[in-house]
Order: sequence, then C-alpha cells, then structure tokens
Amino acid sequence: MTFFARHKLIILYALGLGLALFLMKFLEYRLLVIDHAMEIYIGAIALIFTSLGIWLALKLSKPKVERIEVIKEIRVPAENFVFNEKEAERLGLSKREIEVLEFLAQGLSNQEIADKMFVSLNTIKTHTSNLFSKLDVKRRTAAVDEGRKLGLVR
Amino acid sequence: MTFFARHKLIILYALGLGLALFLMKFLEYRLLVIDHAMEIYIGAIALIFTSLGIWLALKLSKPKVERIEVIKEIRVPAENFVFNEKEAERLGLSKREIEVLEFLAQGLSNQEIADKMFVSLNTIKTHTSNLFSKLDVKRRTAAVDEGRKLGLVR
DNA sequence: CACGAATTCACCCGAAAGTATGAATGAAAA
DNA sequence: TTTTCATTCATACTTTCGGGTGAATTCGTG
Repeated sequence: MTFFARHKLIILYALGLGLALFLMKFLEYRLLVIDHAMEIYIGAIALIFTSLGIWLALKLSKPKVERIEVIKEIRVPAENFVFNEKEAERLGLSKREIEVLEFLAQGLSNQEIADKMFVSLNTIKTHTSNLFSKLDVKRRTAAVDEGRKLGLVR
Repeated sequence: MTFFARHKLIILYALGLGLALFLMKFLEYRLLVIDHAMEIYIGAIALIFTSLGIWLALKLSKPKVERIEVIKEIRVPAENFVFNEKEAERLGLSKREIEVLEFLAQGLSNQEIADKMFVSLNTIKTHTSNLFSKLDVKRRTAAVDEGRKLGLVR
C-alpha cells in the first residue's frame, strides 16, 4: 500500500480545506465590493464545513461488526468412523485430552480413566477440565455429545 | 412523545448554530480592533462547523453493520436411526425414562432435564436412577453409551 | 372398583464430578 | 538460551450425581 493510498482521506481533506480557504479568500475580496454580505459569507462557510464534517464522519466511522454463527450439518456414514483431525487441531486438543475423551465416551469414571492411563485422579480432572473448556461445554456428557458431532469420537 | 423530544437534535443544532453565529459576530467585531486576524477567524469557524458536522453525522447516521458469517460444520450420522423398540420393551423402559435417556445423550444436567420436562429435579433423579438399574449401569455417561449400543438413542 | 404400573416428589447422605489455583518437569520451538 | 507448551500432580472448595427410602397421585385394565 502506497503512502497516498494509506492517507487518501487525510490528503483529500487537506486539499478540500485548501480549496475552501481559497474560495473564502475570494468571497472575502467580494465583500469589499458587495457590502453587507457578511451573513451570506458566514452561511457559506457554515454550510461548507458542516458538509465537510458530515462527509468526514461518514467516511471514517468504523462499521459495527456482527458475527453470525451458522451451524451446518454434514452427514457422514456412521459405520466408517474417521477421526476429524482438522477439528482436533483447530480446537488445540492434546493427545492425552483426546484419549480422555475416548474414555469419557465409553462411560468411564475419572478414577477408572486414571487407572487405565496410569496417572492420578487429579491429572484426569485437569485433562477433563481443559477438554471441557476447549469444547465449550460444562459436563462430561455434553463433551461426549459435542465430540461426536465434531467427529472426534465414535 | 412531545414535539421537543421528537425534534431534540434539530433544536439543539439550531441553538448551537445561533450560538456559533453570535460568537462569530463577536469575533467580527474584534476584527475591527485586531487587524490581520482573518485567518484565525476562518480557522475557528472551520473548526466549529467541522466538529458540528461530525457530531451531527454521528448522531443521526444509523450504525453501519458488517456481517461476518462463521460456518460451523457439525457431523451427524447419515444412517437413519431407528429406535429399537424390542430392546426398550425387553428392558421395561417407560416413556419418561426414554425421554430422560435422550436428554442424557444430549449432555444435559438433571436440573436442565427437569426444566425441559416441567418436573422437579427429584423426579428426574428417580427416572435416571430407575433407568440406570434397567440398563445395568452406574453412571449417566455409561447409560448413554449402553443406550447407543442397544439402539435406544442416536 | 380394585390392582398394579407409571409418574410425581421429598429428604438424607456419601460419592463423584467439576472449578480455581498453583506448581514442577521435560521436550520442543523460537 | 529463553520461552512455550504438554503433562503431571496437588489442595481446597462447590456443585452435581446417585443410592436408599418412602409416599401421594394418576391412569388404564381386569
């Protein structure tokens, strides 16, 4: 992006201002000839600069961004399950979290998962907790449901 | 809505304009005393009316809205799910228990299910409890897993 | 009507799950 | 080398779940 393109509005504004001042100087000269035209002069200035201000505000005001989430259902055959690696990556799921999710889907308790993975109960709690925030859910059952929708578990 | 309230902005603008004109008349008088102050005079006018224009535009213009559609893909099994009525009958599941099982599969809490079914939390506890013994499981997650295996829930 | 099944709800109590916070370690990336 | 991140574990606390028990009500069927 060039300097001109980046500062286009500012430059245009400066040019407009210069032009307006030139116009006013001209009008000022006319004042010497046509007396008692001060009101017209003031009116012209008011009009020009009000317009300029309006134009400037409309050009520079940032649009309000509205985010709309559209949920699109993709139908996949249920028999041949394929792990949705893109989703896992997008959500930033770690290996252990994915493992935990699989056990959750099997209906195991935290203690049972801890025993199967040879770690402590607290570790599983940490994993589930992180998993829940990444999947944006509050319960293990909801995590399984969401995980299934996203193709993360069978 | 009163006339004043309806045209508040216009009236305020008119008052502001009047005030500005008065100010300028005052400045015009000062011009007779302080010579060569025309540039300051013009600058003041430009500043005032540009500001006025900006303020007016921001007040009156409807906010620009920019829509960003985020498409979230959700995978759902393609095969048409058929409820395994034989299994339900064999296990002696009641209507309410099956309803509860569906909500369990969606990851809802007992309280949320209670709200959806317009009954108390205790009632849902009874249903889940009976459901668990009929499915021979000890946890809601296991109930969902078993229910899916038996074709009772999607 | 009487009977049983289903549904509803309540109370108590312990177990499990979940939250919040902090921290140590080791491996990979910058 | 410093930083980042995954993994591990801990303590303390709150919430939810599940088991056990009892009971009132509704509703269809014999």
